[in-house]
Amino acid sequence: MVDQQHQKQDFLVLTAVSNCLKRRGQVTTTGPLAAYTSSSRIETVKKRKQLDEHLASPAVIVEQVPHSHLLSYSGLACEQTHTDDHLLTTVECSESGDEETMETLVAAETLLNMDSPESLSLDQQHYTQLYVPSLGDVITSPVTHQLMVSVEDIVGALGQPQWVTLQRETVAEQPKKRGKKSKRPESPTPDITFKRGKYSKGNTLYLWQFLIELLQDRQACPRYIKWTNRHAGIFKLVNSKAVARLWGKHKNKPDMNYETMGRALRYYYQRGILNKVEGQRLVYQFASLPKDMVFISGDEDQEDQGNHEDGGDVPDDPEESPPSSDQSLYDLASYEHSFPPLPPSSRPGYQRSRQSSCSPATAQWHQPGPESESRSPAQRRTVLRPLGGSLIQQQHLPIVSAEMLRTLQNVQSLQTGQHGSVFRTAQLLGSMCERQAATAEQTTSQIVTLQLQPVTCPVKQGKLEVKTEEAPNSGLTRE
DNA sequence: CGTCGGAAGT
DNA sequence: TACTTCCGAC
Repeated sequence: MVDQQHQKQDFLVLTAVSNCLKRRGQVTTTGPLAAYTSSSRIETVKKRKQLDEHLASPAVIVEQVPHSHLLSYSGLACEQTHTDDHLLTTVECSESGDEETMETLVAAETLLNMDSPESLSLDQQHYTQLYVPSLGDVITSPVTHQLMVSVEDIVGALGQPQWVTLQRETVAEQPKKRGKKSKRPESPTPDITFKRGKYSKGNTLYLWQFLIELLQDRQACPRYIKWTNRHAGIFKLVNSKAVARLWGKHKNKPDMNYETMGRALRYYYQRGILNKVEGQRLVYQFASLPKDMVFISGDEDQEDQGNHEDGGDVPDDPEESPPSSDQSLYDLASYEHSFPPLPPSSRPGYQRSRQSSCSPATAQWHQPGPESESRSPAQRRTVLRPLGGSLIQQQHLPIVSAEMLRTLQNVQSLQTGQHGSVFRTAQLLGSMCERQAATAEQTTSQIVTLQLQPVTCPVKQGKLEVKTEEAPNSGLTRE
């Protein structure tokens, strides 16, 4: 399905959007770019490779402009960043008529409109398919096609994804490994395609990704799930019930409960994705995490590992108590869509080798430990920063969004051969991002214009206009 | 109530 | 494939 053919046309770009940058409260992390890129690897053992592939990529909307040219990203939509607004409204469909386009739009709309508590963006069911523009990004031209691209390439190009392997917490090293797994995932479709049909399916995050997202979401993080020792990748399901509920929502399994979700979690032990922190209830440890994970400030308890629970620390959620249907999640409501997905089916082409090692354990997180890399890090892609919407409402930083970058990069990756300029552009944007991030605050409004050089086929020539402006924080209120 | 895996189902 | 469901056991 990929429309490579189209590539030839004038090209265009897409827009994307995101807020990644927006959130400031978070800490760590490099720039937006990094964040995204990073999403790529995890050291997990065993199957990492598969995961890699899985990384699905977020879909990007590529538009073709009739006259080629550029796209401008304007900040306009910003104002409405509100929750539901239809930022997307700005997008017009041309007659391209692709269903996909429509779907995308619909999905986007849906996403944007979700306001209900549940809308938790984690449900990114859609996210894979589209980007919702957030503050400052706007899609200017008619959307013609959508593509799903994997970020991997990009990552590779930029080179950065990094996953940190963590050390197993404490004890137990059961070697369970089974090594059986040598199989490869089939890689069905090359990534560019996108599933049509329903947009809502197919893009789910894996449970581990979902948890990572939750851990980066202020709405969920300390409340339902929190780091107990982020450096070690240890987290606690503070409100297991709520987390399970969210997961169920995400998977569209209304009957999901911790028992069930827990089984899935346990399967992760074998796969080397998670370890159980023994002795502490509801506490698990990621074998590895993306290096640029964003940690929400405030979460993280103390570290200590072994013991005590919190006495009063974390109150169990109030929200949960009430039987009211599914309300509890409302808080999480808006995640954005930004995460990178790993859709099960779409994956890039290559496959990895497989190692079956299971031992997850050995690694270290961030620290450059001496032997840290002894094992091959797996590369998986994950997701990163979810936040968006609600969380960030206020500070929007840059406008060059990571998505934009990604998109560009993706575009580049699509075409083999000629991507030079695009790539360059991407790099440029990357720098911009960094810069913006750095200055984010101060920047009031500025517009950057980039010119894409004509790339051979795909990209013809485009001009990007990026406008950065401080978003009006006006309406975003969330809480 | 949480945790653990096997087994079967999706 | 990645869980989801169910389950007996601790």
